[in-house]
Formats: sequence, C-alpha cells, structure tokens
Amino acid sequence: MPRRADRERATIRDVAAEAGVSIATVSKALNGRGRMTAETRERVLGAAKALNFRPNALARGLHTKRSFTVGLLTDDVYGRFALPVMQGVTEGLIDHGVSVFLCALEENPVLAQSHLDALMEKQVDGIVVAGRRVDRILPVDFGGLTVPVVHVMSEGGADRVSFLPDEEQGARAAVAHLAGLGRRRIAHVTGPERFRVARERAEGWRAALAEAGLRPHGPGAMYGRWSEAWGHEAVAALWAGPEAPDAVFCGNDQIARGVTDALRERGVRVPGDVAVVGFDNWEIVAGETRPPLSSVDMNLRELGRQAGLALLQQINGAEVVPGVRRLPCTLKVRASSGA
Amino acid sequence: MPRRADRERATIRDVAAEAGVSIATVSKALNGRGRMTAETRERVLGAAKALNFRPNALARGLHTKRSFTVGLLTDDVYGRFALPVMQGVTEGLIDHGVSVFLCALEENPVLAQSHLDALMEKQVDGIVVAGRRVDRILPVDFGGLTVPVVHVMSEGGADRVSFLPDEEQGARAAVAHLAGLGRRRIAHVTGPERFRVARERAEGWRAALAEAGLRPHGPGAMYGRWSEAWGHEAVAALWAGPEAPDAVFCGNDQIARGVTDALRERGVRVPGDVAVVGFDNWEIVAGETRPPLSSVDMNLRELGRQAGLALLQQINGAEVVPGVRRLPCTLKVRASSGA
DNA sequence: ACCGTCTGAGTAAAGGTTTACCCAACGTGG
DNA sequence: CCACGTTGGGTAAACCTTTACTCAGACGGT
Repeated sequence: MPRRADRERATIRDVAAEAGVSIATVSKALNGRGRMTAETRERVLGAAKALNFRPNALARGLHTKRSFTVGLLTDDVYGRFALPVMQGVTEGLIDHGVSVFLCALEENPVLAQSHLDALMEKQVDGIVVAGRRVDRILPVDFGGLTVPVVHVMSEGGADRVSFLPDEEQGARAAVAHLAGLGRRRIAHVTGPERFRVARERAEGWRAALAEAGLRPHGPGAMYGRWSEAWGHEAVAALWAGPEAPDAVFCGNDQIARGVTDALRERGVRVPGDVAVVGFDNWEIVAGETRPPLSSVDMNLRELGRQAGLALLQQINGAEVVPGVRRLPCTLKVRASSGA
Repeated sequence: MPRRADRERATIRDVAAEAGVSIATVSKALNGRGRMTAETRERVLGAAKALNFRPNALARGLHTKRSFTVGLLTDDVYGRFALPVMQGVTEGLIDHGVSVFLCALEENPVLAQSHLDALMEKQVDGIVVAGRRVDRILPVDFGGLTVPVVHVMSEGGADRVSFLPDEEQGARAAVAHLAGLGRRRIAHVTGPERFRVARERAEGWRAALAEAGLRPHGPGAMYGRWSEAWGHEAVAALWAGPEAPDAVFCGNDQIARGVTDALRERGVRVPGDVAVVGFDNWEIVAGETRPPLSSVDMNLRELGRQAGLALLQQINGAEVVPGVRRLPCTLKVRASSGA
C-alpha cells in the first residue's frame, strides 16, 4: 500500500522507505551510478516499480542544470514542413529523454518574443529553428541566447549549424530520371525567382541537362508562382511555342498538379506524351493527381532527426563546426513519369 | 556590470543583491504579493530588468507543484487538424504563462506510452488529446493519470470533457446556404459510413433539407471514400441517374474538389449549373479548386483555445462538468456556390 | 595482529524559488 | 506614556533530486 495520498506521485523518499535504504542509494541505483550489491540495486528497482515512481524532471533539472527539453520555433503555421521536421527532431531525441516544445509563430514579433521568453524560463537546453522558407528570418532575436541553436530549412548565419535539403541534387535526380526515360525536351516550371530554392532547383535542372547532353527547353526556367494556376498558365505558354516539351519538371507539387491537369484538358497524355515530376512529395497533392505525381522528397523527417542530434551534441558541450549541411533528397517515382 | 559570469543567467539572489533587499522581498515584488513600499517594489523591478532576470520555471515549479506546461498528444501525424488545434491551445494559454509540449504519436503503442511517461516526468499540469478522427482512440492508457485531461476532436468518455465541432450544424449551414440560393436538388457525397462525422454531416444535410421543405436528392447520402477519386465516381453515378442534382454538398474538400473537377470535365458549369460546397475549409484544396470552393470551417483554432482554457480551469481546481461541448462551424463562401 | 585498501551505503549540501512565520519600528488611541 | 495594531521586510524551511564526501566494516598482505 502506498505511503502517501493516492493522487500524489511517489517521490524518491517513498522509494527509499519502501526499499529500506537512503535516498542517495535510490538515486544511484536508478541512475546506474555508485556502487552497491546487485541485491540492493534489485530491491530499489523493485520498490520503484511497485510505487510507479517517476523522477521529477524539474527537481533533477534544477540540480543538473539540464531540463531535457528543447524548443522548436517555426513560422510554418500550416505545418506542412514543420510537422515532419518536428517528428524527426522528436524521434532523434526521445531516446535521450528529451521532449520538444513546439511554438508556431505568427508574424507578430511581440508574441514571438514572448514565446521565446517562455522557452527560456522553462530552461530549454537548446532551440531548433524551422523555417518554411530558407531565405526568410523569423521575427525573433536569437542574439544573446545562452543555449545552442540549430536551424532547419532556414539559415542561421555564419556561426550556426543549418540543415537544408540538397535542392540542387534533388532537382538533378528528377531531371536525370526524366532523361533516363528518353525524354529530350525537358522544361522547368517553378516558383518566383526571388525564392532561393527556386533558383537552386533551376540550377539542378540545368546541371542535369548538361550532364545528359541536353539543352534547356525553351528560353530557360519559367519562374512564376507556387500555385496550380501557374501550372496551367505555363502549359498554355509552352504549348503556344514552336515545339512542345516531352517532360516538365516542376518546382513544387502544386505547380505539377496544375501542369498535369492542364495537359489532360488539352488531351496530352501523361506520361505517354509528356512526363511530369514535382517537388516536395506532398502526399495530399501528389497522390490525388491523375495520374499520381512522381516527386522529389526532401526527407524532412531525417533532416529534423539530424538537427536534433546535432543540437544534442552542442548541448553536451561538443564543439560543432558551424555551416550548412545539405541532406540528399529522394525521388519518389509514381505514374506521372511512367514507371 | 553583471555579478556573474556572462553566460550564466541571473538568479533571484543577484536581483536581491542589486536592489539591496532579501530574496523574499524580490519574490514578493515580482509576483505582486506581500507588502512593501512602492519605492522598494520599483527598485526591485528595476534591478530585475537591469539584470534581465527571468525566474527559473523549474525551481518555481518544484515549489508550487505547477510546471506551467501542458502536453498535447495527437495521432494526426500529418498536422492537418492538430496544428490549428495546437495553435489555439497555445493562444489560450500563453497569457497564463503556460507552454505546450506537442507529441505526434504514431501507431506504435510502446513509443506512445514512452511519450506520455516523458510528459509526466516533466510534470505537465494537464494533457490535451487531439484526435484526427473522433471515433478512434489513441494507443495510450490515460487511466491512473494524476493530471486533468481534455479531448479535442476525440472523445474521452463519460468522465472527461470533450470539444468537438458541431458537424451537424455545419452541414445544416451549408445546405441552408444552397437552398437559400434556390437550389432544389441537393445531393450529398461523403466519406465512409463507418466514420461518425460522415453520419453526422449526413444527418445535418437531411435536417436542413427538411427545414427547407426539400427531399433528399437520390436514394440518400452517398457514402464512399474521403478522396478526390470518389468525387469523380460519385458524379458519374449521379449523372447516370434520371435527374441530375443542381447542388452537391460534399463531406470534405477533397471529395468536393473531385466533384468540381468531374463536373468541369463534363461541361457542367460550377456554380452556374451546379453549386458545390465542401467541408474542412482546407485552404490548400479549397483555394486551388477551379472555381475556389465554398466550405465549412470547423474553427479548429477556437476549439483548441477553448480546450486549453477548460484544461486550465481544471488545473486550477475548478470542477468542470464532463461531457461533450459542440462548437459551431462557420461557412466560408467562395465562388463554387456563387456569391 | 596490524595497516592499508576497497566496498557498500549513508550524510548533507546545493540548486532557485515560494511562503509561512517572525520581528522591529512606527503610529495611534486612550 | 503605554499597549496594541499595522507596516515593511527579513529568516528559514520546503519542494525533489543529485553528488561530493564520509565512514564503518571486510579483506588481504606482511
């Protein structure tokens, strides 16, 4: 029978009493430190289990100056990018007993700062910053922070570690795939040129074409908007030209969906006449397109996992060389590029 | 100049020294408790600001037995529903200094339990459970928990508080809107009948038709899948019948998009010949449909906000009557139902 | 038989904050 | 002028865990 009121959680004291040892011995037994007979250790562990004892992380943190908690700040209110990243971070840290506070920040800098303050009061051991756009900074001042910070899908500057997808490699993989399918006139329809990822993906497109001995189809990458509507417009423009492409590599899945729909409406067969590949591998878009879209997956989860582990290293005092780490993308082939 | 090493955070002791008072006085000044001259209070506040003092939430929590932290458990790995809910919860609690741990659980019950354990070790004051499907329970045992739990988009049983969208009211609003537009043959295409929300939305459809003096179009609600493909199939079936509908109310936005696309392919004008309304108001689907979809918004954020506040009340010891709270949905009118 | 060493486990301080309680000084009323 | 209430602020315990230090006893070597 428990020694305290039923609703109260057992403390290390209760375990000590139950096992007939001192609280120091309990602590040591539970943490695998110190020396004692196997019998004593067993007895303590048994008592702890019997009382359903869970150490109070607050008290532990007070002493060890580690809260086993990190904050994840993101401006991706929508969660499209942030959630896989967060799952990755969690996955990388849960084994180390670390939990994640998620803060979805809006544009409001005051509110954002108060979120950051709350995190610091909670004594987070570190912070992950996850952007939805690489070349855009969160409305928060990370200067003067006493804890390490790593960035994912956003850049932290020269003295920080940043994890980014290898956009160019992803684009190259997509285009190489199309070229390998025998496509020769591969167009590229993408988002606004002011987005760095758009420029990087276009660069990958160009590089892969060169490697395959092909020339860019048309005047160059077609920069526009990240929307289905732009996909439609781009098809209209392309098919108004002298020679239609036999493949379109798109800067994201929404554009790719617009392109695919527009082609079907024109009676152009996908992938028979034209193969289409998207970017992001956003299941809800790629999977519902007719036919389902081949797409480049940025492996956001793995990105998050590695960011979490890198943060943990810094928390543990390891010196981590700052800079940008690029993780490879993976091409997910579906029907739109004919398997 | 700060009294301690630069990287160390100031403690209440430092503030006390700076202000020339005892730590007890600092604590009271900062928390607005106790009695002291206005001058003293000012001086303490000034010192705290000068040292950029933030109380250590761990230490405070140790004493007050409140961590000012809640856990949000969800099985919505995708984030479609969980993220707005989480934002609402955060919004409702941030003013009270409460932060949110987000845990996205997968099917793995062992991992899920370890997440819950981690939360309890971190001494969360309460837990919000956010489902992605009402009639589906998370692979976690909430029994024997010493903290209050509220449910959002999921039901917690008889002794818990649950916040759900008023699906039926949302459906009624959509159908009343269509009827108000003069539509008379209003069909309903929705997801699998085994989903409770599908049955509730269908019930709303039926009720609103009755109120408007209309009869269900066709044999009844058309249950199928939550996909665009089902929208296409449903249109094929409907237009094979004796009389085509002049409006389609869909169980979610993906179905509505499928329906709209299928209609356009048949040369049926939307909203000219047929008006379409969806459910979920998922921007990425509703906004990109041609024409943009009218849709029922479940106000997930408000749902989360209220859940957060209800949880806070329980944490503060208020008795909250258990049961289901239904919050109204809002119809967002776009072009597909002709403004 | 004695000294030194190792083993197993306990003692107590520390970590930052809150709060119940205490106390000196001051003011007020009779 | 004294008793008493009030005011302003300090003292110290408590919250729960970790860990440096202590210490008694056992054991082995000479």
